Amino acid sequence: MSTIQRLTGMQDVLPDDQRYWQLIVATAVSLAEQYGFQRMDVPILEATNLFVRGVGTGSDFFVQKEMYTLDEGEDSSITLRPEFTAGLVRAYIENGLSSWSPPVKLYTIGPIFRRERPQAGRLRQHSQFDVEILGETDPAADVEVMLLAMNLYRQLGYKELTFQLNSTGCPQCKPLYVTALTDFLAAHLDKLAPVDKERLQKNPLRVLDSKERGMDTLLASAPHILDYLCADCADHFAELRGLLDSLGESYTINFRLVRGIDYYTKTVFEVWDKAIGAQAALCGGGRYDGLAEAIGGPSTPGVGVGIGIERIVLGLKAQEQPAPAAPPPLALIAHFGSATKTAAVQLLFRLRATGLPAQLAFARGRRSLKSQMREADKRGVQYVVIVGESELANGLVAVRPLDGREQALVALDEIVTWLQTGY
RNA sequence: GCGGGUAUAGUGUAGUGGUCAACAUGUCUGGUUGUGGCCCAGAAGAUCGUGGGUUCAAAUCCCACUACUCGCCCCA
Repeated sequence: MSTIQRLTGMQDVLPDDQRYWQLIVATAVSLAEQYGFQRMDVPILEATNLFVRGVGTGSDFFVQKEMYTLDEGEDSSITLRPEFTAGLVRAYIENGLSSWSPPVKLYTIGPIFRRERPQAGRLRQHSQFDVEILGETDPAADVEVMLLAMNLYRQLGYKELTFQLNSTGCPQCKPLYVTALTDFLAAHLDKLAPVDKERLQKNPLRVLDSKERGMDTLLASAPHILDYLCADCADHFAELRGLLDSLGESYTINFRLVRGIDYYTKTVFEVWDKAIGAQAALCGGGRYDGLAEAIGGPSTPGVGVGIGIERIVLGLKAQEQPAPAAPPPLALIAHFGSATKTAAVQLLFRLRATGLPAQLAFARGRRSLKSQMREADKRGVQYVVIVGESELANGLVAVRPLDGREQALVALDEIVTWLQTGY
């Protein structure tokens, strides 16, 4: 019989890696709370229509059929969330958070599902730390979200990251740019690869993303979106840049930065780490002032970022940053099988009740003390509490420190304070 | 969806036609009667991914499948 194994693109996070995860999540949560964000969790499953209307059928999630969608009869199609923002905005509307005094600052952490071909840094299930500010158009809100991401990376020890910034305009000005870009590309149709010709038809902005040969030189002379922004978008972008400059934050204006989700307006950005392989994007985000309306709610501006946790783990490993070690248990209780087991187990829970991290050396039958001592060494404990028959008869246990100090006989009544103080 | 690579004990590897498949590490047990780390000794653990083919003989050659992995596309 063949053994059942992990599904393609799925990952088990083993105890060693959990150390990284705990560090990342703890850092992210404390930063978010410090910045005034509140946690809100939303379901992993949502109505498919949420993503149809929110993320848009022009997105790769739909075009490349990347979503895990389950059809449950005629009226019911449900989808494993491929991103966080749509669900959070849905919950914001549904629970009436739009009546809260804006801005509403939310964060969440959880799994995201996309049916792609897995490779280094790309999984079909990955986790994101996601941050959103709803109800606010101020570019300072954009800055908050960006710096939360950047400062998270900094606190985790990252030094060299590239911060890519662009504006994608709004429904007023974006179409003008799309027309200009289309005209430009149409004039150079002979230089376009088949893939890009197809993109030109479906979603001209996508051509900017092209990695086809020769496109770099051609696109260098293509029209820039920043020249086509309407007054509002241009002001917003200028103010955003001014704020970033005033904070001494460096960033690269990348007019070819296009995001795969339809809802973005104005600000778009990504942070890249070249050390983790081909999948360099550590996080991506932007402004989505039309999303709430698109999914049937009141017009609500918003800005947010999705931060990939697995890629941070990859980055920390690439930088050879060791994961913080788990604190070892203070004491291991050794005993000699059934004769002393009851006393050993009672002692175990008495120690735990006082908050001491104690472990029991399991022993069916009479397990040698040597092997229990070896176990203690492997677990890295400071003390071995030896529950022996003769001592027990006198209400005593032996406590052996593993750092070379001498072994002591301690009364059962005093063992807690002994372990707490070390004598 | 399209390409490349890989598949041998828990883990990491060696082994390119020929006795009971090797090494490291990990695990377990011992090294005098109830005391760790180092060291020493021993043990357990692999139908060599699956199925087929070639051959007297296959982990080794061929084919298919599957899985994993890396890359393209795109993204976190």
